[in-house]
Amino acid sequence: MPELPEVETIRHGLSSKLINKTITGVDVFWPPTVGGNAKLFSQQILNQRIQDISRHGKKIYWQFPETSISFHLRMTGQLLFVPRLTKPGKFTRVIFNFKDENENIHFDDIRKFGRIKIEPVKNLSAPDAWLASTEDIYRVLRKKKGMVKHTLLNQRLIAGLGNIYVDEILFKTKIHPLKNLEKISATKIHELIKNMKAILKKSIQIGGTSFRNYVDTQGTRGGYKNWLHVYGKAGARCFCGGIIKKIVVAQRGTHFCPRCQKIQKTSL
DNA sequence: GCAAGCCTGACC
DNA sequence: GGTCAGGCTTGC
Repeated sequence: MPELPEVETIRHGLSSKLINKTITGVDVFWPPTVGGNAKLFSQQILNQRIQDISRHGKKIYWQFPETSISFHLRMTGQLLFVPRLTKPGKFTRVIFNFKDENENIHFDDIRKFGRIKIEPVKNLSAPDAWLASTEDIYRVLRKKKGMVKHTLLNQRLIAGLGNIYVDEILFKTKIHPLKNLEKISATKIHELIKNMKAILKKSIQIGGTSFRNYVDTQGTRGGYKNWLHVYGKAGARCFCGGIIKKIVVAQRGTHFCPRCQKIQKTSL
């Protein structure tokens, strides 16, 4: 499940080869991926030169002189460099060809949730969890009420975090996922943001988390799975001796240590 | 504000 | 063979 560090890893992989390359072919094998109209989509980006490749939250943008497209990988999307004559795989939804480039890009997506669309790069949307300043993120968190996990997952408030990193950030900060933001002190929120930045940094450095089928543009898995403390670890023992528990919060599996992450301060 | 729907592979 | 995984949108 690509979240910010995985998407950033992919963005970096694409940038290293595709800046200033011109799209010479687009093959769509599953039209819903590009909004339903394969011909229209292809026409709009054919012969366009990629000026820049950027990321906001979990989206990647290819910027052309006149327009831009966004990629959202959702659950199982992959952007892969493959040799030019490689045939589409069972899950290949779109193939891009480039001028003076001996590799194509395959957009593979097992579950067909991923989307590619013509849209401008958004500047006014939520602060990106990695690129935004601590102050900007603090401002968002301070004025929200309700469950902290719910807020951290809301892409319209803070962009880029998903289920894995939210669970890890809350564990590191020792905050219960159901805790109401109103009841978290300013100091603690700052600590949360510090941990958010540190966890994202570490994960970006080692290529993200491959929990199920995430791979980068070269098909390589990320190393952060070895650094997870609670995600996917229900029943395992925490450093403190407690047992990692799994509950459902905001319709998502939520992992935490009941001993480290308490809702209320206790004197016990 | 919660549930369903989109999807299919992995797992029990 | 049934259930689960979940980012995001849509609908009740």
